[in-house]
Amino acid sequence: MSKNAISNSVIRRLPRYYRFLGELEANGYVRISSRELSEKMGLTASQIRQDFNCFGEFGQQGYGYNVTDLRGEIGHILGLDKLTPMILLGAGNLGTAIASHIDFHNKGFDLIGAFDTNTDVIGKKIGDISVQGIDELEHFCTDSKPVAAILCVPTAAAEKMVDVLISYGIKAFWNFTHYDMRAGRKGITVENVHLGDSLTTLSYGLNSMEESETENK
Amino acid sequence: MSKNAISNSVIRRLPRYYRFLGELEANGYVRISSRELSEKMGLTASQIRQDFNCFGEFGQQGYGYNVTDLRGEIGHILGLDKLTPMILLGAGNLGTAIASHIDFHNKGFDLIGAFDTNTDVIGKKIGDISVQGIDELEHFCTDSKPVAAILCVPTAAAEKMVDVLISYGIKAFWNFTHYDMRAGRKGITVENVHLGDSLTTLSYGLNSMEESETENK
DNA sequence: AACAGTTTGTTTAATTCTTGACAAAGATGT
DNA sequence: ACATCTTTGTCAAGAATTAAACAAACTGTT
Repeated sequence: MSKNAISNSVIRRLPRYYRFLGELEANGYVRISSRELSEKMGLTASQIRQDFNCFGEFGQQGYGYNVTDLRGEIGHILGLDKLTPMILLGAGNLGTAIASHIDFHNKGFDLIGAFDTNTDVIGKKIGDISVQGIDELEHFCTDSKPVAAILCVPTAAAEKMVDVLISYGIKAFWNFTHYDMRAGRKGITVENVHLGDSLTTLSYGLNSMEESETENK
Repeated sequence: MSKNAISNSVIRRLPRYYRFLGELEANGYVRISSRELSEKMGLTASQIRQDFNCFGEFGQQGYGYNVTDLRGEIGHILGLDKLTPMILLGAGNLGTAIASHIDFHNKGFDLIGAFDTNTDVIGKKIGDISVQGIDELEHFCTDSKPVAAILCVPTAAAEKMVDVLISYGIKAFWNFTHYDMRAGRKGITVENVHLGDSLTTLSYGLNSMEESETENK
């Protein structure tokens, strides 16, 4: 690799940097120092400088960082300056909500199709795409070559589907099922959402707080 | 505190342990060793033993861990053996989908109310609760004392709402807005979901893979 | 009941991540 | 043009996390 591999911890912070820089830009900020950004984001200035430095020297001493330039650089690193074609598998409650709620174009994706087995939802419109039957999936993939997929199907269905999808050319999975998907294969990338785990973590937070309050009384 | 504080890294793994143990139990496993669990979960056995040991000695040498007991212990640590009353703020696409998709009772919560400002959705049924107008919120909180809230309202509304909700007795926030909420105040716990950041991370994964493939060719 | 085989809990070592420190570079004001 | 102030990039120290190693405890079998 041309650069030292970027650590996972840094990568997980990048989308948040990008988001904050977008807000700063929208609020008319032209420049920002690591110290000022650190205060807004609740990080140390040192960490911010070190994070940015993984990818090159974006700042200027005595001045700070140009907000628009820096945002552009991070956007580029995140692959947000292209649109990867994406499909939705499972157009139930959750799938539909995700598809209509997310601003795909600003996250580097273009939602071009949606599929389901349930005849009740086939034909339904989500934004400007309409839900197709699962038997049209192969033909659609051959034609339109989607590279990413959102998994909003039942867990068991997801497990069975993954291999097929990979054979159709899907390389990136945004997985909302309970199936704990691991990238495993080379050239495949996975982002597990696990909303249930997130809510469970909230339960822990609430619970541990209460305990420590009782103890501290 | 009675125990050394549990590190964040451990806490973030607990829900996943709980989930895997549930699957093992459902598949008839009575006992499991750290080695076997490590293979299933893609962790090291050492890490698993160390994680479990933060909370006490749950295993038995030469035998391993009793699946049901261990799951129960972790469930207790996570606060899953009680039901915290919870409300939904914002019953649009996403809010409705979350509310109907999540198995609240198995995550330690009980969804008892839903609120929105939009007259189009007021009165709509989500499972067995019906959406109420936001002006009924205060009265409802006084009466029913919810402790947790799901934020599925627009970002700007969320920022304004938080203080009010805290004054109504809400202590835990499951936040789906773009507002980057920090617990800040004592006795308040927050879980930010940030679906957008998750999708952005997927974009990075896809992008960085492609680059390294090109370089390695 | 004795022995071989497992597996935990725990200690120690290695690695990774975060923070603090500071020289060098440039900005700003006089 | 000069001096002062700011702020980066980077290095090194410190903290936290993960992995390896191993004695002690228990299982299961003969």
